[in-house]
Amino acid sequence: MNWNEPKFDELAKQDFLRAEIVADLRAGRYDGVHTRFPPEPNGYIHIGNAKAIWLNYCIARDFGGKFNLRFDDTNPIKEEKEYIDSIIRDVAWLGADFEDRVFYASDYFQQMYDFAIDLIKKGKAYVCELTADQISEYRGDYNTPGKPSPWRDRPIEESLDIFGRMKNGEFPDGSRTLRAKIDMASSNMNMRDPIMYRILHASHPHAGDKWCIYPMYDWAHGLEDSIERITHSMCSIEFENHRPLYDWFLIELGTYRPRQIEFARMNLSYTIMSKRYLKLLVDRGHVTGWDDPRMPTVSGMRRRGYPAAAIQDFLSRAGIAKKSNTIALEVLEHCVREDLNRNAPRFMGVLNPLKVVIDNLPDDHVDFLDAVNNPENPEAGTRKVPFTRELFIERDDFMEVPEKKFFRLAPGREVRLRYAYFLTCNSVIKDSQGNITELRCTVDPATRGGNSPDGRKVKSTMHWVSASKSVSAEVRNYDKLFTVEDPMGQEKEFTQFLNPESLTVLSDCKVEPATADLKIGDRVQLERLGYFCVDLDSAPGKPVFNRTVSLKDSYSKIQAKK
RNA sequence: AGUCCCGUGGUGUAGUGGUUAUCAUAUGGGCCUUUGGAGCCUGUGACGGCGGUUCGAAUCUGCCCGGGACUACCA
Repeated sequence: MNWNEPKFDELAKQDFLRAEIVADLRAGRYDGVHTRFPPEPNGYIHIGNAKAIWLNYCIARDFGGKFNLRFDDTNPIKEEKEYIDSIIRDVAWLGADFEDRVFYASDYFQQMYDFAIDLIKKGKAYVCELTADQISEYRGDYNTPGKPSPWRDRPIEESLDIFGRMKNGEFPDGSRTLRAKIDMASSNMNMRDPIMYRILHASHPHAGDKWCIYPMYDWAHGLEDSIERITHSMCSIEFENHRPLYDWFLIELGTYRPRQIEFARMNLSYTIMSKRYLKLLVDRGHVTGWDDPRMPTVSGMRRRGYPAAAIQDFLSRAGIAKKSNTIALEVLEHCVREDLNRNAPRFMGVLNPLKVVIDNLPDDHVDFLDAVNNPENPEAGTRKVPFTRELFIERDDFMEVPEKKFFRLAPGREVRLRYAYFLTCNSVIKDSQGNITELRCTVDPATRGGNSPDGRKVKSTMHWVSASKSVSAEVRNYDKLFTVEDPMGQEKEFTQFLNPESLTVLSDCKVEPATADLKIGDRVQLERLGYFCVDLDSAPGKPVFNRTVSLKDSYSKIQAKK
């Protein structure tokens, strides 16, 4: 590959990561680009992880390189098969193509073990018998240098022997560790004789019961990248201070050395981006699971109805930099709306039905009207929508005493029923409590299809559904998971800011019959309401729709200002 | 408190010595409309501060201020 081609100048301009990579390639430090996403299978991946995935994948793709999915599965206590499966599924769904390259750090445990032996033989690692508390105490703090472990200078043969016996399961958990012998006075805490192995008699979700010593992340991570011949190891900034340690290990071992470059992780407003706390929401039942449509997880967003392409677009717009950032949720929603506006077929559905009786139509009247499936895409064609004497309209679309700027139906007012007729409300029927139960209306037969031959205009077009020829549905309206932009940056605990209105279930909604053909996961627009996705809880004849995102609504904005 | 990293409209970004400082989103106004959607036009809005170098600084430099990361046998 000729890295001097102009197209690489263009890539270098995209962001500082690509700029560094182009520089490396042109300097001959690497022959190509091979990246990776290294999740720990201790939870489902979220939109913050998705950024790392997308960036690593796109960079590899842009440079004609490869992208690996590799599980950083070095702590069996927190890891589960369910998480492994979900991550593989979610990364693939996102569109980051790892082909057949799914790897496991646990498959490298033997190589790592052998490397550790090398280090002990070189006098660069030793078995330490301090307790966890003692190790912490000996480490010192930011202002105080640490002091050496009494085991630091034990004979190499002794360390070799004990390390082997650690591996053979001769010692209890926590009784011994293998430590690198580096510098207890380093200003970088990571260099104060970091632990390489701990004893853990635990079954591993991928490696089974083969091991009872497990490598620490700092020891394993750089080796994994090295073993896979990763060229550029892009990670978030908290690993900046770990880079000298990874380099130290690789230099001491004399093995292949990838280049690590750090970028800032992404935060999203009105949610949290921590697997640990997302797990807490799941465990405490604040949400229904990792794939709850309110969760910022990839699984949650998929179930919510966010298209992968919209998420990719969002991730690309978020940019790459080193300063801590919180991107507005509105940007994500904008990307989702933009995609769905182009691609989602339209239907009519009524969330809060209000009965309308058309007095100038016979009881058995049925008329099939033509409706456009997607005004943004003529190729989507048209469909027939049944029109009958009794209809449902949206309760919010009627006001007995209309306020200023309310253009919809009111007594004596004429509006258009989408794709149907001009409709005039003549009277309001109420029950004994004074609740409106029904509207008596008439239709102008000359306006069939929605236009008046006399050129008469109406201020509003409303959606509707036939009372007898509609399908009952459940609609789950979702809103922000939290009430504040930064739930973690508050005085009180973050769960105090969970939005009690993040989910509203409407069980008596009516949707037009053409929705019967929809399958789980299908995304549609219910006209004037928003975009919806058919949930997996749907049953035959009883669909469940998740509201993906509402349509932008300038009327509600006017109202909100009051 | 120590080490490291980072400061451009509300938010996220572009910019690498000379531009009316980019784009997106959000937001105000208008047009259009058989979705109060979409689309179109348009307005408001930023270089953290103070010095230095230079004819000229968002860009180089010094100090200050502000923000973030780091003291797990977690990753």
